[in-house]
Amino acid sequence: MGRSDLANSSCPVSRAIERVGDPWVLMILREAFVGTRRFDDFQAQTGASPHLLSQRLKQLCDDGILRRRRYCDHPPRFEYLLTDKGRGLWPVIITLRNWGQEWLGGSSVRLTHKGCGAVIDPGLTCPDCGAELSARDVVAEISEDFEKERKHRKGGTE
Amino acid sequence: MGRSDLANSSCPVSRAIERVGDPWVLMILREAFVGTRRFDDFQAQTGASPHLLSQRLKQLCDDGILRRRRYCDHPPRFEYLLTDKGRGLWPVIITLRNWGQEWLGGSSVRLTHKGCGAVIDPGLTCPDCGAELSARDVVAEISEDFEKERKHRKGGTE
DNA sequence: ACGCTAACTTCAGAATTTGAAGTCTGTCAA
DNA sequence: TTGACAGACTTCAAATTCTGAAGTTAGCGT
Repeated sequence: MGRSDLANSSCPVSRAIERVGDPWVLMILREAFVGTRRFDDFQAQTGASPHLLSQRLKQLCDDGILRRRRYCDHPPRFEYLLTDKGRGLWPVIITLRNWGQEWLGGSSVRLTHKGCGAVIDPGLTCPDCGAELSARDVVAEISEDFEKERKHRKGGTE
Repeated sequence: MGRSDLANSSCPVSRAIERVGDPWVLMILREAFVGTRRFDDFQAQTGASPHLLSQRLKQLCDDGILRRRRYCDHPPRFEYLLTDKGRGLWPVIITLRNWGQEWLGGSSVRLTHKGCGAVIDPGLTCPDCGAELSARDVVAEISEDFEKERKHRKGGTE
């Protein structure tokens, strides 16, 4: 396959991974959800070198996940804000948190639901019947295109 | 910070990213959830070079996310299976799927809940009141350690 | 004019990845 | 018993990417 083809894969997971499946991107997103907006703050909190950081921020803006906004004209100053598309990645960060907390120990991040005030540990649930979901409770049926892509690779000439 | 320190960060998200925040690891996990077990199949479906794949599989086994099992003595044959810890990453893959499907278009993966038979698109919900959750509905309160780690970096000498 | 902040860019050396080829163990068919 | 084949890797050189330090640009404040 080759990593650069992931973006055009028939699998939505692959397509997502191509955009955000990178440790630096994920760290940047974590920061963004905590309210970080400025270049130097991203740098300090993620530990990315400025070179790397500017590449990733550019890429995230190109992908429509962040938006670069000039918040001061003189001197020129910029900030990076999550778009709706970017905000849509919140569940990914939260599920990473859940897993990190459950399986890796160490200190934690406490989540409180504004709506009801409860301290929560949100998991995936069935929107139809409300049951908590895990890998074993769900059957995934992949698209025809994706099926073809996979078969092709089994004995393929690629 | 430096990427290799992420594993010891006070942030559960960082700790998780250190283990699974890599495109190849995520692709391998996607495959594992679809039932792939053998080296060559992982290779064909993820497109990773054998070198890279063997590194990542080793790392995933070391981290207790996969388990290498000999399924045939003569000739020696091995398979890679998800552990409980690995299965715990299912929500991460699913939330990536959700986002990929919602924001990147292309073909899809249909999920059916075995319990109630419904075709679903599972999201995060509050386990207390059942409401669907998004970034804006939840307040994150980080641990003291994590708070310290962040302050330290603001003006720090690091 | 000097120091300082924010937001970057540049660069060289180090590390990682890619892609192709090769290895090892053993099975099976002729 | 030779040859073809499968599974699970390893090796290697060339290309790419990352790290860490240093430098740049624009403009404010004193």
